[in-house]
Order: sequence, then C-alpha cells, then structure tokens
Amino acid sequence: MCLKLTERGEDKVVKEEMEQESLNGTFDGRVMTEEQMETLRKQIAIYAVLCDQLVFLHNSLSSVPLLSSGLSSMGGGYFDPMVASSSAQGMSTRHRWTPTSMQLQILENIYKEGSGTPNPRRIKEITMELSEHGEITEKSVYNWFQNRRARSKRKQPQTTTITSGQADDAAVTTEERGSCGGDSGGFESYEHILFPSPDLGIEHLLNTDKFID
Amino acid sequence: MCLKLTERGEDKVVKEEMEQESLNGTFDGRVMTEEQMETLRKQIAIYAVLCDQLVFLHNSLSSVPLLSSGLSSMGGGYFDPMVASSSAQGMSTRHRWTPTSMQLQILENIYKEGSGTPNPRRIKEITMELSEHGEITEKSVYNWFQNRRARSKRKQPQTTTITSGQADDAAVTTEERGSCGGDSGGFESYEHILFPSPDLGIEHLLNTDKFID
DNA sequence: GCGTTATGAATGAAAG
DNA sequence: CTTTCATTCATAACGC
Repeated sequence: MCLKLTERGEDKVVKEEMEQESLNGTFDGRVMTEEQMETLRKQIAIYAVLCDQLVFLHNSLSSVPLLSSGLSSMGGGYFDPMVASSSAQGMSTRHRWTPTSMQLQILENIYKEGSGTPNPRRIKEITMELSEHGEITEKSVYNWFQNRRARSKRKQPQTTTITSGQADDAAVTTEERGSCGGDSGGFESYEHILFPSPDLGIEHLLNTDKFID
Repeated sequence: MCLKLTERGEDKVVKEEMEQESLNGTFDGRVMTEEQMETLRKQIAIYAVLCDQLVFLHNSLSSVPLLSSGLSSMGGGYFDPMVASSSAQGMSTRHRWTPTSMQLQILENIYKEGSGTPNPRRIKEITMELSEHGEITEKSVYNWFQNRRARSKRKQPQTTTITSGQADDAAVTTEERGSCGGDSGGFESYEHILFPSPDLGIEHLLNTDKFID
C-alpha cells in the first residue's frame, strides 16, 4: 500500500477556513503554504534517495546483500510501465528516458560541481556511471545537461520579490515518491524527529523483497 | 505543529514567519486534514527510520563504519519544512494558476490573431496586460501558449473512424500509475526553495566515490 | 464525496 | 546555445 502524497480524498477543509483558522485557531486541519508542501515532498524524496544510496552503499561494501539492490526500483521506481507489464507483447520501446532518482542525483551532483562541462569525453564517462543505475544513453545525458542549463537560466522572471539569494541554479532536485510499508513496530526514539507518529516499523522491509505491500 | 525534522544544526526555523504568512491571508496555502498530515508524518518517519536502520545495518556488517549511527543527526541536511521562504508575497502562485475568464479571453484572442509564436518579448507584454485582470506570471503565459498549440494540434488527427477502443484517451493515463511508481514532475520548480543542504547526496560524507565505480 | 475531465506545469528530446 | 515540440504528471473544475 502506498500512500501518495497527493491524496485528494480527505479534502474536507477549505481555504476560507484557513484564514479563519489563523484567527481563531480552531479547526481540525493544518495549513501549509505551497512552499511548505513542496518542502515536505522534497524531504520525503530526499529520504527516498538517501535510502537508495544507503542500500547501494551497503551492497557495495558488504558481501551480504540483504537488500535488493535498489529501493528505487520499487519505491519510485522507474521502470517503464508499459515495458514492465508488457505481457509478451512487443514492449513498445521507451520513447522517453526517465532518470532514476539515483541517476538524477548523480547528474545533479555533477552539474553542481561545475565540472560538468558537456565535454564529449566526460559525457561518456558519466553515461558509464549512470548506466549502473538504469538505462541511459549518451544522448540523454547530453540532453539533460543542455536542458538543465537552459532552464536554470530562464528562471528569474517568476517573482520579482525574493527574500534574498538562494541556492542558485544548483538546486537540489529529487523525485521519486516514497513508499510506505507502514505497519507494526515502533521506534519511539525517532518520534522526536517528526511528530508523535504512529507505527513505523521497517524490519520486515529489510528482509523482504516487497518493500511495498 | 512545526514540522521539524531535525533539531540540531540548521535551526533557522522561523515560525513567526509562518504565522505571519497565514495572517496575511495570501491564500497561497493548502489545507491538510489530520489524516493527510498523518500520512506525511508516517512517510517521513518511515524514511528516517529506514535510513537509520540501513546505516546501522551497514555498520554492523562492514568494518568501515562510515556513518555516525544516525542519519537523523547528520540529517541536518533535512531542513525545516517551515523554513521555506514564506515571506508574504515572495512567490504567490506556486501552483496551478487558473486563468480568469477575462484573461482567458484575451489569451484566446491573441492566440487567434495568429501571432504565432509569442516571443519572450511578446510574452512579457501579454503578461503585463493580463496581470490587470488577475495574478499571472510569464511562465504561465508561456505555458498557456505551449499547451494551447500542442492541444489544438492533437485535436486535428482525431480520425472519426474510431472503431471502438479509443475512448481511453486521457482517463487511462491517470489510472496507470496506480501505486508508487508514480514519479513526479518538477524539479526545476523547486529551485526557488531555500534548501539548506543543496546536495542531498551522502557520498561526499562517506567518500563513496570509489564504491560507485 | 467520489470519479472524470480539462488543463496548468514539468521535462526529455529535437529543431533552429 | 536557444527555442520549440511532444509527452506526461498533477490538479482545479465539474458531474454524478
């Protein structure tokens, strides 16, 4: 079962109430700005990536890969929906590459380093590395850098008022959606991290292939 | 209700700002029900624990304890959700802008005029005008034209010879991504978010470059 | 209140 | 490199 961040079902609160809330402070919902929402999403996404990396790291160092190679493969996996479920049909070739969270992270890193000059040589290298985490082509890598730069550039005229300098073009980007195995167990020690959260066991997650149930 | 993920380090929380924001009634907010909040909490908490578990696992199996026992502590990288620059006016419409009838009419008009491809210059102009009738950004205008064209185009080749199975034009798409495979779009859109730890990787912490091949 | 539909937004790829 | 196209994702609006 996966909990999507964008759950629309329970929208029983309305904007009007929001304002009211700030004044009265009484109603059952919480109010968040879009930014906050995004931030939260991002936070989760980061964890997703982090987990993925940890798993990867673990598998690299340990000879006892208890975990399936990547959470991403399940978590926010990027498998071509069509291809994956292609039941003996001519799995239509993927027309559009979609970076794995891992790939994206690597790319983003390289980009940030500035060393990411679309040097043909470098491209090949990067492609090499990325291929470890999913299908990829040099062309895609090239495109990615092209787009990345082009878009980060045309990004000012959004709002004239900004608090101050920000992360510039080297922004963190991650995607992938969390998954949740939510269920038994309890790690009280972590409750302080967030909120008096409910059950959040994961042991089983580490022993099973099925991360999501 | 502060959604702090980590206490230490990046403590630049500015709760005040948040409240202020809600008072300003920028209605740029979102409302979440307790259930939704709960979901988020769970998700994040689970990831937090998962990461920690992974680290622990790693340290147990490997003789190279690269990480301090908890990501939560290093997770300093996990900024405070509430921090996002929520100054009253910064970025007003983060999400889905909806054109007012007036704006739409104007846009439709311009589009019809065959101005063809609105160059950046023109876009700015149009944006100017539209802003008279409601909030709008250049980006939105740009998007609008992009979509307008793309869609009017896709309408053409709609062969009337539709035999049968064709109705599933748009509906299916939504269902396809049933569970988590989801993914999400925007990354660049997040660039404006203040992000304490730009690089969400951990390899630099672990110096895992060597492992990643 | 839940499922669709229409459409704003993001983004890989390609053209210019 | 810059601009445009095509595809896809996410959600406001709408119908039941």
